[in-house]
Amino acid sequence: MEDTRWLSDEEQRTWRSFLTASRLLWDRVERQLQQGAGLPHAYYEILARLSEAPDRTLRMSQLASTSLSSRSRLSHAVARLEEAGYVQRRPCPSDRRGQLASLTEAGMERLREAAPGHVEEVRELLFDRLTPEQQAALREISDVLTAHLSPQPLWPAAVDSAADE
Amino acid sequence: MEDTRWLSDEEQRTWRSFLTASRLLWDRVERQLQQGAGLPHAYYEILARLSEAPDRTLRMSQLASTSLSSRSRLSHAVARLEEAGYVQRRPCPSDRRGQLASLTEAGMERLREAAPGHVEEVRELLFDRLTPEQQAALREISDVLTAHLSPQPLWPAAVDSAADE
DNA sequence: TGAAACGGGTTGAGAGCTCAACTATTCCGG
DNA sequence: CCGGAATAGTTGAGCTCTCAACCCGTTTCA
Repeated sequence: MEDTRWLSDEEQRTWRSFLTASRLLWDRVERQLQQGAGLPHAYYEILARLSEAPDRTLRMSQLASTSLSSRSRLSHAVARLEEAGYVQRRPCPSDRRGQLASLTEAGMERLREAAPGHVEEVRELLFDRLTPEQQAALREISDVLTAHLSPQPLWPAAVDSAADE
Repeated sequence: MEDTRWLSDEEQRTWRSFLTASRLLWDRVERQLQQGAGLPHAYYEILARLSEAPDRTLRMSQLASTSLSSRSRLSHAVARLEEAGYVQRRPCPSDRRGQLASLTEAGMERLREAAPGHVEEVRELLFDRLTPEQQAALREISDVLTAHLSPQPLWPAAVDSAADE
């Protein structure tokens, strides 16, 4: 319990810098979506994941994991999105405990409207600032970190590319 | 508004990976602090910045910018921290609009208790996973991003996002 | 078959955050 | 000096998120 492995000065600076960058970046992305599309990023992500799913439909638990959400959070969020008419829930036929969530046409439309502004923001704040080498490095670093952080592979596509390290 | 510069597949994967890693990392850090010390990271950061300041005292606006917080958020947070006895506020003598926030001895103690667990978590989740080269790369990337995200070293009211585009 | 354990999902309370509105002070031009 | 703009900080409403408790269906195993 004793003998904390404190951070060196260099590590501190790295941590602070990372913290600052990711927090500021996050805030900007969040604000852009909120003001430009009236959606929190968490909601945007739910719509986006559904839009990519076969039949635009997913089990709640699947949706939770692909959208990096707790079950509880997802439940609240989907309730809101359903009120707004963007998502529809129905019981899962094969497992009566389950629920299927589907993106409605209105939800798809909302997503289409929101996407350009969001993508533009991400491009400006992230990709326009980094060299190709830095982008590759960031990708590798993120993959390494994710591998240890996530209990399972979260998003099905692109898992195959995380071979080496 | 037309001609959105969509992300390439490669860019998408990078963005998703970064998003995933930083979100998961963030959640873990937040949860560790909340459960291990009963403090949200935002509060921890406020205490930490105060502890480093001369006299353990800062103007509210200074504290807001160094702790990456909006004025409003800081105001709420400091109100809570003051109730808890960790921070004390008093009017600023040189500017009667201002407030000075100081870390109390109890607050310092709380920070001392919270720090080891927090640092350990950061080390395990971040530094233990990355090679020295990756750490250096992450630092550089973060610096580049931060430089563009915050107009100056760190200023509070400079949140107007209408700059580019 | 029945009881416990597990898994899927929801709910409500409590807490923090954002946004906009507001007070009070200071700065600045005329 | 006066009046308007800018600055410092607070407040409250509304919303999202977390946590723990809960319900119901499914699986396990004796």
